[in-house]
Amino acid sequence: MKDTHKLTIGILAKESGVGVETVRFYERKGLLKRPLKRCVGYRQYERDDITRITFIKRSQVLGFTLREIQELLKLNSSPRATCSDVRAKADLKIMEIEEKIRDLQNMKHILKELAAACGESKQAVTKCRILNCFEPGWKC
Amino acid sequence: MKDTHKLTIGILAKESGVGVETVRFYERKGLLKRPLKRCVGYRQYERDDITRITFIKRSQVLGFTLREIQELLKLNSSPRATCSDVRAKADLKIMEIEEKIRDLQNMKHILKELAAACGESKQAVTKCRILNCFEPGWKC
DNA sequence: ACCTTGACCGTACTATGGTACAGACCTAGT
DNA sequence: ACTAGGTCTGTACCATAGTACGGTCAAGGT
Repeated sequence: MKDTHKLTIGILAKESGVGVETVRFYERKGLLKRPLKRCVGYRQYERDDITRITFIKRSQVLGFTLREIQELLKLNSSPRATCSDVRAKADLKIMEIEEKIRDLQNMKHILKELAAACGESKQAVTKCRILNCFEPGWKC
Repeated sequence: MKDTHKLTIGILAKESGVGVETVRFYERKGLLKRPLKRCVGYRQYERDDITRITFIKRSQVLGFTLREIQELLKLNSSPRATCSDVRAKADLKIMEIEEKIRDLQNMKHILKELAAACGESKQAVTKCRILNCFEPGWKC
């Protein structure tokens, strides 16, 4: 901690809102580089690694697996050799994301309808049609 | 199968794109009602159950757990007694969904930038800023 | 009559994403 | 110098979401 801009694993974990063990787990899974400075003995991190962990957690909430997140992170440090490959992967992810957004928007509109029906009257709630929100041809 | 508008578990599974075991698993978890007609011995389903399973699978892709999906499904058959409760739950889910949509849109814009940079030139790809897409204050 | 197919149940196994020790070692503050 | 607390490695355990398997039974076709 002499070097104040370096973070120990404990600080990193706390600042990122995960456990120390989780940081090591991500390291084992290859999601975080292994920053063991031999001369120190402890892992040393940068503030950038907080961003990385935050990215992982938020992406998980969006339904991406750790494997998929690893793919996304690899786009970040793309060697120029695989440019068209990177582009293809990005395009694929974009389509996936657009589908998720569409699905979420459908779901949201159904729930808004339900909430509105619920709020207006104290009568029986109109049957919620959430089940239908992914039906082909259904429109909000 | 004499009653053609009823589905056996095998048909339901195939039409929904899941395994027979998965259907029984969802039943055990309370996501699907238990439709065992004693006089038949077999589980009998309606086409509606296909919709239900489809809903479960799509929702999972959107990052909801089975427990959360169960909550969403409960909104569907809401007894009028708990109307304001239903409304509160719906409102909460709507906020969650809106956050997911925002995050996905950020991610998408970053990826589009990357794809564009990649496509225009055969030169080195500009470093992808995907990591920053959840940074506070970052705007697309 | 036989045999394939699909359903039943229960248990066990798998993969993913962590979490929790145990036992040793390091290091900063008093 | 001492000691509390943080870190190390490794292994074991946990919950979630299935998947597979073994053994049985019943209906339908040839």
